[in-house]
Amino acid sequence: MNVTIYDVAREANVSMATVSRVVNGNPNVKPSTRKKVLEAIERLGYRPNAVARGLASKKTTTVGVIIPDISSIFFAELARGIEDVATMYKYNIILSNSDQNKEKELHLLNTMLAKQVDGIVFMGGNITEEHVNEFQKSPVPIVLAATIEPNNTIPSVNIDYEQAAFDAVTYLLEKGNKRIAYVTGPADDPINQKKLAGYRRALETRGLPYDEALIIEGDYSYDSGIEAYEKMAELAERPTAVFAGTDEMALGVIHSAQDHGISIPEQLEVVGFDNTRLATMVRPRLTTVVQPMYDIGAVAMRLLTKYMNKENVENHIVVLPHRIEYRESTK
Amino acid sequence: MNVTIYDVAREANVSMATVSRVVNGNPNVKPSTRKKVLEAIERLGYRPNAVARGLASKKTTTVGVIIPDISSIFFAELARGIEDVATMYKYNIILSNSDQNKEKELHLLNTMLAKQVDGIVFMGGNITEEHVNEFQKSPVPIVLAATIEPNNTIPSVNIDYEQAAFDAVTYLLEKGNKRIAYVTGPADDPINQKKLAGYRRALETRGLPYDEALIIEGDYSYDSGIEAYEKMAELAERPTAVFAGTDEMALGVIHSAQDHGISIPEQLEVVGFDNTRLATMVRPRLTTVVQPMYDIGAVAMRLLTKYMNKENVENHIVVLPHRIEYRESTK
DNA sequence: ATGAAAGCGCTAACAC
DNA sequence: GTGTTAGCGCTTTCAT
Repeated sequence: MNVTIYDVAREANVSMATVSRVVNGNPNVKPSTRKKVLEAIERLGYRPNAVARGLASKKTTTVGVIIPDISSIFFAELARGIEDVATMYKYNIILSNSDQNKEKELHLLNTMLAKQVDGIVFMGGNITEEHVNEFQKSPVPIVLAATIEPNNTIPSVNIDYEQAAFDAVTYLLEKGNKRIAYVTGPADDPINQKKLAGYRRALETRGLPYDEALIIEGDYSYDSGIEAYEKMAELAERPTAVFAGTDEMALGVIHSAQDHGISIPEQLEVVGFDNTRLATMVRPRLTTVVQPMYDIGAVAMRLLTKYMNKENVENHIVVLPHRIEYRESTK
Repeated sequence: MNVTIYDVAREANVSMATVSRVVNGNPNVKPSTRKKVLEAIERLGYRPNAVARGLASKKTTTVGVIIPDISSIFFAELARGIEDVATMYKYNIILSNSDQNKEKELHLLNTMLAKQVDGIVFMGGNITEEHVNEFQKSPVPIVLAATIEPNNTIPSVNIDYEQAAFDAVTYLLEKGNKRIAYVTGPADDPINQKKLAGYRRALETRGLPYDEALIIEGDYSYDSGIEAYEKMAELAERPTAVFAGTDEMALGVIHSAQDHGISIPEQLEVVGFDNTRLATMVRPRLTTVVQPMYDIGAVAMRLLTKYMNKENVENHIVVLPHRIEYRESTK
């Protein structure tokens, strides 16, 4: 049997209530009795049972984190931001992978609510109406991180993907490129749709035609970047530049192009997206759109703490700034 | 107020015990009453409170995971293995970053025990006596993953780092290399000491001298790999091969060498360690020692479930096999 | 400043 | 097969 608050109370000759007060830092305790209690705690090696506390207080100081895949360099960085801020506010994190699978996502949501988390940070791909329904039914606050919900009814933290893509493509356009390929992630992810919209707008702004042959869909992986270049190489009119939806795909494109004897950036300029650590681990180093993953996670968690404290929040939809980091994969 | 087991009992005209039985799949319930209860649950939207359950049953179906840094490509992969197996056995995971900081590690251990986790997977660097003491005091089982405790008193899952390093260096030796640099991670991590021992044994076996100038300490990062090569380049007698303690440092070495006009593998052969996804994201692709990160995590978690179930475990120290993946960074 | 006592929502004997 | 009844270890009024 473990030592309980009751044991401490007896050892210190006070009531459980008093022990509870000193443990919780309640100031209404005479210093001398506080000392007595602290000594008893020390002597007995008492460690408060957070589960009992959670049941009584209806707060667990635990938040749920639903993430597509923690082994992804992108999400891992987000998770770090979330965890750091959680720690800062004395929360722990229950972390689960969803693989962007809707059933898993909804199941995890329920599991976490059953575990009485005080709030949830959700990262996913396609947010359906069913998702939104469940989110709204939740008894605890939920915030989306790097995840878009089209109607903006759920608090979220993102960058402006459309504008970011626009900026990246415009940069390539300014360098004189007329045929720019877009290597995108899965088309069903709203984020990729936004990026595509930005790509199109950039072309339109310059009065250039939109050519579907230049849109190549990958799955975010390095290998799909490799394949993407293979497809480009077969085009009658080859692109002179490519905008990739993620750094990893951009690396695949670069290496595949180099394997074909193409020199970067002379014959092909490449811009990535995210500015993961990969971006500086290639030669030439990758010009890329900076998406502040860590910050998105950190801000999302910070926002969640405000909801959990029932603080007033002015802006439920936060959009963080992005920028382009210029390196040697572009001229 | 949320709906409780008591509400369901009333709604279904049964006792709480019966509701508890159907919720927990106890077979001692007449099918007709089971149905009645299930309907009541459905009607009321009842969701069992895991905290109350945890308090009553003394089991939380939650395990703690203490990890140095989830944003590291290496540990993130381990974490995925842990989480997948945890999910398989219906456990959730409380995940926290320690940054290999002893105080944080010990603090997290206590926090998790306070939260009544059913077990803990610990990943860290230097395991001190104090660590071992705390581990042994723990009321719940603990297993180490990719983490060495010199006396093997705590259950753990690893590969044979000494032998793996030996194999890698021997391979380089067999190719005729006489001067092989070793780019190591921090020397205070026992794992790096094991690798160093393997490096030395390989040299000794061939009767080659051990030259301290060839041991270059990095911090696991790409940049430290870059710097490591800079140092090598200044050596009077330059190495013809390098064995790097991690893939990321190996990439740094390769790129730095290439930036100096050295061609890989003709003028410098490079072997990495871990076989992270980075290994195939360089040109030339990296020959590396395969450390099965995912499996280490998965096996560690599996082992933990056995301890949690009080099953008999024959082997508390598990050593997974390693091998070398041959690619183009070696001749 | 301190204590008494009633829960929090559930499980687990034990009885019937 | 089902119900009764203690707890599990803590927080939180409410008194004093």
